[in-house]
Amino acid sequence: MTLTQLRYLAAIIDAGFNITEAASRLNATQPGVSKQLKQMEDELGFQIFVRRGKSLEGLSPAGAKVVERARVILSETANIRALAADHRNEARGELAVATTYTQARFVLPATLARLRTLHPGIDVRLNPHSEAEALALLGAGAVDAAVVSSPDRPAATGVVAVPVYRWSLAALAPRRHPLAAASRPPTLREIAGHPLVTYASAQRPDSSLARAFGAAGRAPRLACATRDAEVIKTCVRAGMGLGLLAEMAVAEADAADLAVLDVDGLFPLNTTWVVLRRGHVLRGYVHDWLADLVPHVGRRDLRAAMEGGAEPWIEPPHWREVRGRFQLEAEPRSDLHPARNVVPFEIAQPPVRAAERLAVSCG
Amino acid sequence: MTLTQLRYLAAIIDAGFNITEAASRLNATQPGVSKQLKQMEDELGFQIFVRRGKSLEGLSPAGAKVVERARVILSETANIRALAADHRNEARGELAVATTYTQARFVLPATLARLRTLHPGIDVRLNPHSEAEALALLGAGAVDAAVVSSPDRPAATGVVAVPVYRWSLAALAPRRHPLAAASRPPTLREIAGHPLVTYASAQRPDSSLARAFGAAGRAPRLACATRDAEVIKTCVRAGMGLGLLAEMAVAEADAADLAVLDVDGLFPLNTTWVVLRRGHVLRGYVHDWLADLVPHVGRRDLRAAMEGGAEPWIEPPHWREVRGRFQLEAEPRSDLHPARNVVPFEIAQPPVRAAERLAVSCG
DNA sequence: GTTGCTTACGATTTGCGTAACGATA
DNA sequence: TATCGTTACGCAAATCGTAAGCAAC
Repeated sequence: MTLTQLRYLAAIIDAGFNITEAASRLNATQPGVSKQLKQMEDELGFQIFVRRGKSLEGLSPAGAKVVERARVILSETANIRALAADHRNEARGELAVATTYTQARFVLPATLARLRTLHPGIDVRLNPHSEAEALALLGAGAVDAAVVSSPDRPAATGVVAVPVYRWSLAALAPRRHPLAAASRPPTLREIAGHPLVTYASAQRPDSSLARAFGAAGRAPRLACATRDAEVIKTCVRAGMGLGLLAEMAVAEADAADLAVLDVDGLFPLNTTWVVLRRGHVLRGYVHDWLADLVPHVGRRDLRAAMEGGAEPWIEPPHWREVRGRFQLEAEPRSDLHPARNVVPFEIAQPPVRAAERLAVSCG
Repeated sequence: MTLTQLRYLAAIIDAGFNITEAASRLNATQPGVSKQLKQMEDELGFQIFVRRGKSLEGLSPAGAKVVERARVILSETANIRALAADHRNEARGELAVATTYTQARFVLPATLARLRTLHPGIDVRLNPHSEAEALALLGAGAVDAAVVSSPDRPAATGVVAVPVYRWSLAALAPRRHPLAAASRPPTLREIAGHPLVTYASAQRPDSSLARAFGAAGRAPRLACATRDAEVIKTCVRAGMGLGLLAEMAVAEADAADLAVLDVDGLFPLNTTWVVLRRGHVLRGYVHDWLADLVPHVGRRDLRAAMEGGAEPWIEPPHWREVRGRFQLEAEPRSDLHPARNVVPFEIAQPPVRAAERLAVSCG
């Protein structure tokens, strides 16, 4: 058994059980990969893959167990290499972040730009995905961090989730929209009475928008649903309806021709998390980036959480409904952090709201 | 970086930073090992070892981190090999157990003999050590299991401790000893009034013997202290004093010329644990052995505990002093098993006392 | 016919052992 | 001088690429 064989094994699976594709990704030849696989199977004494004819169909039950271990090994070799690169102050490197469109477009560029100023040798890969895809990429070890938004801590195993900031939806309307002309902020019921333009993910029952309207007993009509905030703005300008989008996506320029309605407190806050793989060694520049992104979490605490065997320990702030308005609880719920597992969330310097943060990030 | 290099690296450390010694253990030549180490250090870009002249003195700080990862990798390769050997029904194998003299001599042979009847191809290595040494060997991955005794769960990280049985001390006296002639069982105070022959470990303040006499406000005189139960018996026969030794070490034949005093309840019970390395894959025959040794723990539960990331979950039975006598609590203490971490100890079929167990084991 | 895995063969590289060398105490 | 690690060299084995073969769709 060699590390090469294990690398090839993982590559074959990641290439969808296609040896030819795996070989090309590995910069190796197809017969070479094939032979190494055969050697490994001979040594182990059973087939790792289920075959149909000569093609690979999937993993055998025993093979799946082997692969599980192999991935740990490969992850640790990557860790050793990262440790080494850091120790010799290697200036070159890569930071791969999987995130959503909104973060990639409106939030992360500023902080990643600062990272590149500090470490010019670092190449940043920033790819937008759905939240689930981003977490899957993180789990597979394809990226160093995932930045996702959800009201609760992302449900994934073997990861550390760190809250970055909280944000809410903002409402954009054409200037001559009835709600824009009103003298007071709109209510949820009033908003639900107009066609809406918002994210496609709002159709999911656990989205903050669905929760808010659900609590108010209203089911609004979505005139247009998309993943792209710019498309939402364009549709609003075209008069398709009232736009509901992440407050981070609203720029000064938008206020020039659109009305920004006051919907503060109407919708539950979301939290944006940076999710890291526990046990995955991050290069020093990644820690520098994180120190910029989540200054409210100490570097030492973060390293401890990454290495520790305990449950993820950074407790999310929780929102709840109080008298028809959604509020953040001032303190983390005590039943969620038994003393042995959880270091209480640092609230001396809490995660800031997106609006405040953006002022810092983009200024 | 290759698996060979990592294996060599670990071997060098295990050989006390002596490349020559490591090479001989690895069945390799010294220049070969030396060269692989050099290659690895060249690839990483820094020295793993601190040198004095040419000799290795110890690990560099960065080297220590590398080794930590390397050990995980080596452990996982061993796991893959174990999985494979099991999957192809490999009949040959080895079971290495580190334990104490008493267990190795009086308790484990019966169950290990049954294992060998079931799996004749298995070689058993059974070496007596101190409790600390046994746990150290387990932690280093040198043995599959450690069998140790202590009133509380062994304090070690990354292990699963399973209670096997509870036992107490027995008292042996020459037939004409004053306490042997008494018509009623002796008290602690009476025992403390005579010279004792017992284990050297009884001198430690946390030993069950020291605790019992401490609670009674007595400090007995040890006429002879040894690790070997047979030596204790011989000293008792020689009239050196009253023998206190593990009840498992008392055989029928001893009752022929020595008096076995009734000391039931005078000394706190010890629990014998089988300690396993979490994440370490055990061959099927080891599970068979464990099923025989700890029939009160389900095979599936054990496998889950070995793989799971949670804290060791098998709660020890606790003893406490009640009205001058030591008793077992009927139930595990509720404050010790928060629901998320601990599967309650199965008391439908509780661990039996040593005396009962021996009847089964040796019969 | 196209896709995809296996086998065969030869060039290159790598690993490993023997032997000589060097440094330390 | 003995111990221990490094360097040098040569043989044997493994690796990898090219090319041919073969099965499935």
